[in-house]
This record gives sequence, structure tokens and C-alpha cells, in this order.
Amino acid sequence: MSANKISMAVIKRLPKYHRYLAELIDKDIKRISSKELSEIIGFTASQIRQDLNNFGGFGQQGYGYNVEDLYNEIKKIIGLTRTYNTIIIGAGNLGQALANYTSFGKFGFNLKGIFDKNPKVVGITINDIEVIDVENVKEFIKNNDVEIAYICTSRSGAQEVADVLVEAGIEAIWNFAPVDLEIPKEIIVENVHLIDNLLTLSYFLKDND
Amino acid sequence: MSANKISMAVIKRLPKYHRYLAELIDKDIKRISSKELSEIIGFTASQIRQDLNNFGGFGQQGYGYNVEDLYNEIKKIIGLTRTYNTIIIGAGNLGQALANYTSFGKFGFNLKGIFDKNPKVVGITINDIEVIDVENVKEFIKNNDVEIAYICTSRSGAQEVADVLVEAGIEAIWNFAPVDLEIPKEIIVENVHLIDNLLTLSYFLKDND
DNA sequence: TAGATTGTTAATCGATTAACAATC
DNA sequence: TAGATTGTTAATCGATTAACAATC
Repeated sequence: MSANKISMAVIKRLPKYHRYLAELIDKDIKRISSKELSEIIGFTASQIRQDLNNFGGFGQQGYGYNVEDLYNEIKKIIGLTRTYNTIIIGAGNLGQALANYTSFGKFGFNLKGIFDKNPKVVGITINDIEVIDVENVKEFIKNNDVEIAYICTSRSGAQEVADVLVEAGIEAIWNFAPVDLEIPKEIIVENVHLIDNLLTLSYFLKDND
Repeated sequence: MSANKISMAVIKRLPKYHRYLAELIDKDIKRISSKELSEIIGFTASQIRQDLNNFGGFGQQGYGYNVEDLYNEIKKIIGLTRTYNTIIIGAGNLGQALANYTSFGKFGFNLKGIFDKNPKVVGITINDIEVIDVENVKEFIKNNDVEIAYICTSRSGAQEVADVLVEAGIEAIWNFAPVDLEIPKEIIVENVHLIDNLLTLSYFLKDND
């Protein structure tokens, strides 16, 4: 809240708060102190209090935090009190897997369209959505209030697709292609570079055995 | 190299060096200075020199870095000079998508087996590999020198699977289930929490429109 | 040799942790 | 009221950036 800049480190922790608070609600736990939360979530109590106080004073001295209230506050902060229209570009293995993921919908990310350039794939139906020729993506974004695009194309096709998305006025890109996209900085980009992730594992494993 | 501890921040940047150096080789560029690399990779020249010097003095004053040599050094550091046997647990959408990813193999991550508990899935073939009943995973790991397991099960099944993997002596886990696994700390874990990633997008989008 | 650029030390910046007065 | 725990300031820690002597 207000104008003071929240650091990316804090923002990246928010989903974890959300996840653990949901669990506490499931377990019917009504209140929790930063110390108790610290023990299950793995952040220090101090960090938890600092993090939360970036957004407001949600706790009460001598009592702690009301689990349900805090959960709802976190939902508001993360932006889970409204829905987002999304599309997938690239109906390969990964694109199809994401299209079939039902949990995104539960969080309010509604898949509106799937696009591909391959004529063999255009027209097939994935999770009740027909794959459309990517030629039509610009028009589709404008007509359907699409805010987020998941790029699931090959490495080589990704930048070209991104350019079209930007032209069409996309607001955020979730990029699964192993490239760093050149995108105007007002557009939000999250990269999932799977290979990079794997290489972290090999880094630590290389000298084993 | 040597005993001084490399920070996670540095390790997480290594794959990006690897990627950009591969590109430079493709473009037949023979040498590069930290300043030039800085301009394309987006880290400061100072950071590049600091990062690389954690592992050795790969450059030459007045000249810069030999691209191919540096690329090979980075490969060694990341652990790409040998191969790793991997398995996938959970042959759902994501598991199947990962099984069909050919690029992991190119980096030396060889998929040896795919496991599932669903009798309807056991026996089908994905990318020439037959899905095996997860009951047999422990034995399989021991007999096939499996070092890395990709957990692609549901949230609820993940911890149980992880326990079996640990018993079987797995060395690293790539976890796609939206849980924080409880795992002995000597086992390397990389999490890909897709939902967490999406929530970063919604955080920034929530007040748009 | 002169110019360029590294390797490395020092300075700065930012994030985490500790401490404690405020207060429920 | 007394005890507990927050909100918040101060101290510490770690990572990034700047600076420059060493040297190719």
C-alpha cells in the first residue's frame, strides 16, 4: 500500500504466505503469531513481521494475526480478488499441459484461447478450447480483454510472438521459452527457464559419485 | 573450485552465462570483454568479473575473455561435462510434457524411466519409454544409477513420493508440485512453483484497467 | 611502449535479523 | 494488571557496484 517501493524479494515471498495461510484455514486454526508461522513457513519471525508491515499492520500486539483476516489481506495484495483472461501461444507439449491445468482457473486465471502456427494443430480441441491460428492472436487479445499470455513456443519463435503480443497491448507475459525477451519495461514478464533450473541441480551434483 | 563458498545468487546466474556464450559461439565471436558482455547479458561488467573470478581467472588483461574457453569453463562449472540419469514421477500432463522435451537430453539429462500409480497410465509409452508402476521406483533408482527425479505428481502425493525417493538414495529432486517438500538437507531440491510465478504477475496487474 | 581490460580491494547499497518500546 | 506479541527502529550481514593497480 502507499507509495513506498516493495522489493522483489518480498513480492516473491507473498505466494508462500498465501499457501501456508490456506493450509492453516484448512486446519481450522484461527490465530497465529509470527513466531509460530516462522516455524512452519521457514522465514524468521522478524522477516514475517517486516514483510507484512510493508502492506499494513495486520496483527495485534499480544495476540498475533487472525489467520482468516491475514489470508484475505494477502489475497488482496497478490491480486486474487479478481480474475484475469489468459491465452497460450504454442500448443506443443508444454502448452497443452498448461491448458489442461485446472488449478490456474481456480486462482482466477481464465484460459480464453490457445494459438499455434502449425496447421496440423490448428483446429484441434484442448480442454474444450479450439486451437486458433496465431495469425489471429492480435485481434483476439483486443476483443477478449486478454491480459496475460503464456509463451510456450520454441526458443526461435518466442521473440516474434512477443512482438505481436506487445503490439496487441498485452499486459503480462509468462515466458517458458529459453530466451530473454526484449519487451518494453512497462510490460510484466515472468520467465520460467526450465533448463536454467536443471543446471542448478547439475552444478551441485557434478562432483558426486 | 577451492573451498570458498559460492553464493546462490552467483550460481543462479551461471546458466545465463552459458546461454549467452553459446550464442556468441554461434555468431562466431572469438573474444569478448566484460563490458561488451555486460551490454548483451544485462549484468554489470563489474558483476561479470566478480562472478567469473569466483571460479578462476579466465580472462586476460587488455584482451578480455576468449569466448570458447570461457564457454567450456562454464560448462565444467555447471556440470555439463557429464551426463545424469533422471526419472519422472507422475505421468500426467506435465510429466508427459517433460518426457517429450528433447532439449534436456541435449544437455546430458537422460530420461531413464517414467512412473505413475494410476493403473490406467502404467504400461503406456511416452517418448519410447514405458510408464512403470511407482511401486517399483525404489528398485529402479538403485539399479539404474538415477540421480535426479522430477516430481510431477499432485500436491497431495508429492511428499509421500519424495520420502520413497530419499529412501532409494536419490541425490536431487526437481519438484513441480506446489508444496515445500521436507527432505534431508544433503539432497538438492529445486522447486518450480508455477502458481507462485503466476501470482507475481497478478500482483503487478491487479490495479490495471 | 601505450592502451585496454582484467583481477581484486574498497565503498555502497539493500535485505535480513535483532532489539525493544508500544500496546493489546 | 501482567504477559505476549506486534510494529518499527537500529545493527548486521551479504551482494552489488565502483575504483584502480597490475599486466597483457
